[in-house]
Amino acid sequence: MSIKIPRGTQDILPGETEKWQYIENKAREICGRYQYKEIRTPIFEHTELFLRGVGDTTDIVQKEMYSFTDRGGRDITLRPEGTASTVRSFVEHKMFGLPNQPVKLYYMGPMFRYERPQAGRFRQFVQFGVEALGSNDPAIDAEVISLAMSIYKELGLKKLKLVINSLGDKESRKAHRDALISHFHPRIGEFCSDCQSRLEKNPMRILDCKVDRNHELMGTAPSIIDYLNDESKEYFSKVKQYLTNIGIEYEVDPNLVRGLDYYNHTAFEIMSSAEGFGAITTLCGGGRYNGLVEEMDGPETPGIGFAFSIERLLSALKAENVELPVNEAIDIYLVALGESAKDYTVGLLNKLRSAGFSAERDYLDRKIKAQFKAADRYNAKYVAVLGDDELAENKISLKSMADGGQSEVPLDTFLEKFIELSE
RNA sequence: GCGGCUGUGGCGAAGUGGUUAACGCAUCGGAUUGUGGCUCCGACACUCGUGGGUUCGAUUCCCAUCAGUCGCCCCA
Repeated sequence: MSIKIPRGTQDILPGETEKWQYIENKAREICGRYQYKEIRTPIFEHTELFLRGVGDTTDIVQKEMYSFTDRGGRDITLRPEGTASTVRSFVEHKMFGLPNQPVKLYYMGPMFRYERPQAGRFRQFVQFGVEALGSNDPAIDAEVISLAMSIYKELGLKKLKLVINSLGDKESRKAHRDALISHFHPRIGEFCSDCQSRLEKNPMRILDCKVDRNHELMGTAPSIIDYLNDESKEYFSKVKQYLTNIGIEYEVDPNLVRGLDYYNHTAFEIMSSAEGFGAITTLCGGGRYNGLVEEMDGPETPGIGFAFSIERLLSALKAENVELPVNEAIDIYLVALGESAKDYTVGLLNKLRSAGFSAERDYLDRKIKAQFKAADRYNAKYVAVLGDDELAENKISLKSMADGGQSEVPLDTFLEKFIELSE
């Protein structure tokens, strides 16, 4: 049997790659407006980076990493997300010392997680993400959220929902955690096994459980909102105020708990409410991670970021029937008949392309009818026909495929005429 | 890691335990000795996902496996 693509990966073929390029360009363009600069980090890192940066209680680390030992005996992991690498690089290159602060970075590239493939979930997928390091201003939280929303909106998505929450600072989280444990502990036996193990490791995640969502203790569980200290409350209300100021609608969901250990204060998700998008509705996830830089042996530095997958973005576009403006029409198709005409076409084609036109010809020795059909498939604006007749009279026939009009042009001035025509 | 559904030509999709595997689209050729989008005619499956089993015989039945797909967990 022939070799096939590894599970959970996909080839992106012509027809699709144009859409990817369009999205990538749009994301880059918007990052330019917001003054985020691209960072490119390796696709693999020392496993230790993710153990520390992502958190060893997370699903990502516990069961989803593509890890291996290299020939030098190093523990290596294909990156499952982008924040840890970005922070590593920030520390390693001492970006905390750069004159322009906060340091605003974006990245785009493949991530790897060993999971069972499903709608919107792959083993290799492409994330676009942003990190703003060095500012504790709630305005930067709003900026980051606004950046994500801008990309989606400018690509044409409409059915979006922004959900935000605050996980508070360390002190607030601790108080809330204690309250959760004493709330669930007496009756934890009534919950699923996952929740039972979550009780000690990360009780907040119990609130997120789909299995036990209707348990009576869920409704009465202490909400993080009630445990935010004054500082955290003030921070959260500023973020909300700024979002309102710039016209971004949001919904506060006290149960929104992001999966990665490093989050605090602002947490957010952008979801698609489009029909037929599937069970996974999250397009984009992000939040604040003050403390992560120190965890990576850097100086105390606040940070916030988000990441989204381009695969999910594409399926959201599909679910909303948004067609990206990818133009596939070519300028001219050369139809050649006979040996000497074909020979001449080689040079003419080259001249047209050098002049900046997208041009194509037949390479399969097809009949004239088939060549026209091909021109039609290429969505050619013009077809130039060169046969023995034309060659003998030193001219070429130029046909407009839109209206069918055809005229004859002297061969030696054809390029000039065509340039004129195209202006 | 667990569960449901699916796996036939480039694509979509019928079908039967028995030597020629429908059809549609696309492609190529012809009708129209040099002109597309319409029409008509013709051509187009040396692995019916892979391996094994049952059988005189399997694409069709059984098992396994791989893959896709959807869902659970979790996430982007």
